[in-house]
Amino acid sequence: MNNNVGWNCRGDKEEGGRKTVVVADDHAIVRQSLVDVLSEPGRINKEGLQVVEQAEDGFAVLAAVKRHKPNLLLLDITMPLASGAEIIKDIQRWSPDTCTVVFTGMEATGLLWGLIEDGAQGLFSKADPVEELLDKLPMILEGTPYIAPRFQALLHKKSAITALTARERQTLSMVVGGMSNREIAEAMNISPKTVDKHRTSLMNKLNLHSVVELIAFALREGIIDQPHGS
Amino acid sequence: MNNNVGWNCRGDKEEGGRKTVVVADDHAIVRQSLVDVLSEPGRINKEGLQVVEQAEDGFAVLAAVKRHKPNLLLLDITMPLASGAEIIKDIQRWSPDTCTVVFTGMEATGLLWGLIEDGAQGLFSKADPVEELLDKLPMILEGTPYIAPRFQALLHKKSAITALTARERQTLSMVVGGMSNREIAEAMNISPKTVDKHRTSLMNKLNLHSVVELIAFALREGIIDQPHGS
DNA sequence: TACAAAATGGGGTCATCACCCCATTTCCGC
DNA sequence: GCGGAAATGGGGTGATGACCCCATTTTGTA
Repeated sequence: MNNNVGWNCRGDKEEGGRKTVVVADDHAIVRQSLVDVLSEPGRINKEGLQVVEQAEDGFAVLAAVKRHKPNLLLLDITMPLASGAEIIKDIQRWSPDTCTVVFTGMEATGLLWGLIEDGAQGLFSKADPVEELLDKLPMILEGTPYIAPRFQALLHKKSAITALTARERQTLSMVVGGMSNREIAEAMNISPKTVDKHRTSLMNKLNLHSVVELIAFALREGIIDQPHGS
Repeated sequence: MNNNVGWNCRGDKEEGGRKTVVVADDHAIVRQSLVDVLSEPGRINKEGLQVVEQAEDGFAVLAAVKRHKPNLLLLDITMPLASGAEIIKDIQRWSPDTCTVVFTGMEATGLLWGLIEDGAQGLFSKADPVEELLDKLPMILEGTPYIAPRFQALLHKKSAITALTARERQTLSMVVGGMSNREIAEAMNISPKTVDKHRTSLMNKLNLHSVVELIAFALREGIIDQPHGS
C-alpha cells in the first residue's frame, strides 16, 4: 500500500496549457461519451482537457500511456488482453506522474482493494451518474484521491479474503485456475499434503465446501479473469 | 424459434408522430449517451425518437414497457434483478408490438442464441462504434431484423452446446450450480448412476475433464448467471 | 527472546468423481 | 414397424477431494 495522498498529477506535458488525458474503455459508446464531456471547455476546468489518445484494450492503454505520459488516465479495468490491477502497476512504473482514475461497472470486492493498493487515485462506478465523476475529477487532478460512496461501502465490509494467509490465497487462485493438488504442489515446490492443508484451511475460513462454491466465491471477489460482461 | 422476419414495430402510440423508445442499461453514462443521440432530430429519422422512459434494472424495464408499450426497446441484457433472455420473452408477452433491440458488451454464445429465439429484432455490440447501431435502427424500425457482424460470426461457429442432448444440458446447469450427482438425481427423479452417465457423456462431448473446466465453459457460454462485469 | 501465527508435511478415512463395462426401455423419424 | 438416438440404470475401478488426526519448522512481532 502506497500512501500517495496529496500526490500530484503532474504528467509530462500540458499541451497548450490544457491537461492531457488518455481514455480507455472497451466500449466505443463510453469512450465517445467521456471524450466529449472531458474535452468540453468549462466542464472539468475552463479550458477543458486534451484527450491525447483512446484505447480499447490493455495493450493499447500501456502503449498510449508510455507515449504520452498524460496527466490523467481514465480507464475501465475489465478490458480484453490485459485487465485488472496489473495494468495499473505497469502504468505507475512507466509513467509515475500519471494520475490513474478507474471508471468501471465491476463490483468485485477483491479487485477493488487491489486497485487502491496499486495506486489508483480515483474509483467511480458506471452505475452512478457521470456527474459524480465530473464533479470530483478537478479535485483528483489537484492531487486528492477520491472513491465513490458506492465503492466505499463495498470496501468497508472488507472482503472475507483478507482472512486468508498469503499461501492460502495462492492456493485459491491455482485451484480456481483448474490445477489439481499435485500440480499446485509442483508449482509451489511443496508437498501435495501441504497444498491439501492450505486448501482445507481456506475452505474452512470461507465456509465453502466444494470447488463449485469456491469458484462462485472467486467470481464474486474478482479473483477469476472472467469473460467480459455487460 | 419464431420467424418474425418482417415484423412490424408498431408499438402502441407515436407521440406527436415520433416513434417512442425505452432505453435500458445499468450504466448511467451509456443511457445518457443513447438518449441524447436517439432523440436528436435527423439522426435516426428526421423527427428524432421520443425517449419515454429509462430503466436501470430488469424490473424497471418490464414496468416501463408495460406502461408505455413503446415502438422500440433498446436494452442491455446483463442488468441487475432480472437479466438475460427471460426478460425479452416477458416483454413479447406484455407488449408484442414493441421491437426489442439488444445492445450489449456480453459475448456468451449460448445467451446470444436465446436472445434471437426469444424474439430480439436487433443485436449490437458495445465494442462496435455506436454508428453501427444508429445506421441500422431505421431499418429495424421498418421491420427488418439485424445482427451485427461481430455477433453473426459468433453465431456461425455454433456453440458446442448444441451437441448436447436435453438431459445433458439440464445436468450441466445443475452441476455448475453446485449440486452433487445425488442431489441432481433427486431433482430429476432418476438414479444417480444415470446422472453420472449424462455427466460423463457431456464432458466427453465438450472435451472437458474437471468441474473447473466445466464452469469455465459455462461462463463462456453464458450458462451461469455471473456477477456483472465491465 | 519468547510467543503466536503461518507454513510445512505425514498419517488416515470416506465420499465423490471420471471413466470404463454392460443392458433395457422409450421415443421420434423414415 | 423398424432403426437409431436418447434415456435409463447397474457394476466396477482408480484418482482426487474434503476433512480429521498429528508433528516440526519458519517467520514476524511484541
